[in-house]
Amino acid sequence: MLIGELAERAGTSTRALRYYETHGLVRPARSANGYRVYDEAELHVVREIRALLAVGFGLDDIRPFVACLRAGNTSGHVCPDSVAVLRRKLAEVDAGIDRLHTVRRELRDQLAHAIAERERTCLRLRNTP
Amino acid sequence: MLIGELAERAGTSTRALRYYETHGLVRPARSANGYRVYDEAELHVVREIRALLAVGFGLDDIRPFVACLRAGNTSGHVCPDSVAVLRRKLAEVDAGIDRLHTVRRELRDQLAHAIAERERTCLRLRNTP
DNA sequence: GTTTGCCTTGACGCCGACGGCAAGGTCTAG
DNA sequence: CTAGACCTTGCCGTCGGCGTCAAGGCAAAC
Repeated sequence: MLIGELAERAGTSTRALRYYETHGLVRPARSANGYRVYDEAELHVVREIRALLAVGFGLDDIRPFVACLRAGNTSGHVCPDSVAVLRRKLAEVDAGIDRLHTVRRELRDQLAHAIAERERTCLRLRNTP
Repeated sequence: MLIGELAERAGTSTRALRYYETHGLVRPARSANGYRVYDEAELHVVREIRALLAVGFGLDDIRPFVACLRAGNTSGHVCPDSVAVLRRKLAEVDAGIDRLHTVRRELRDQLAHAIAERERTCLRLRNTP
């Protein structure tokens, strides 16, 4: 399988695949003419990468998952390093949710206050001769 | 008040203040020697900018608030444009919270599944003669 | 006079995951 | 033979809010 086919089957671009390669996540063989050649296993690897990226992982976070897959596991999640990353990310997401809730409260208050202020101003204008 | 003093009083850097200026958010006068000169009102403006940035606004989102302050209002939130931005941001934050909750569920499931899988493997290893 | 400490503009660096383009090699079909 | 559809490496651009020099001007203290 050449890079174009892999890109299409994995739902990404050739540019992205080369990028993953420069970051050590994908390791294609090379044919005689220098073309990158991928086997079916790489398809799973790339899909794993894409899925984790979509969830908000960075490439560095993803590396353990790829290593886990390469080690022969059906899932890239079952290795200790992967689990550690999952835990960390879960904590980060929790922190993010908390932060957004705080921001949300703040925005709600500011909005309510602003609207109340506007109505006060309107009343004043109406009551002014 | 020169730029250094304003930066310190507003809790930011001179670089940031010049940056805000290039983006039309702050408009200092100039003294004879070319130095930027700010009045007290600009301190409130810069504090408003900082507060909104901290909440996750972009400079473009902040512009209406600054205009509102300049229009003579005590708060930068009370003008229609500001309120519109507040509403939009609130919606964005809600969307962000939903997204993070989805991600959180996904991570929890993956983590639980991975740990269960590991324990199954351990049991198999123990039961294998 | 000179040191110190402000100030000025200008321009590059950063982070991350690529997009896009250039210049060229390779393979296949007509 | 040639067109066109692949592939290669390499390098700049993107987005945002600045940080960090660099090179120089202005002002007050010693």
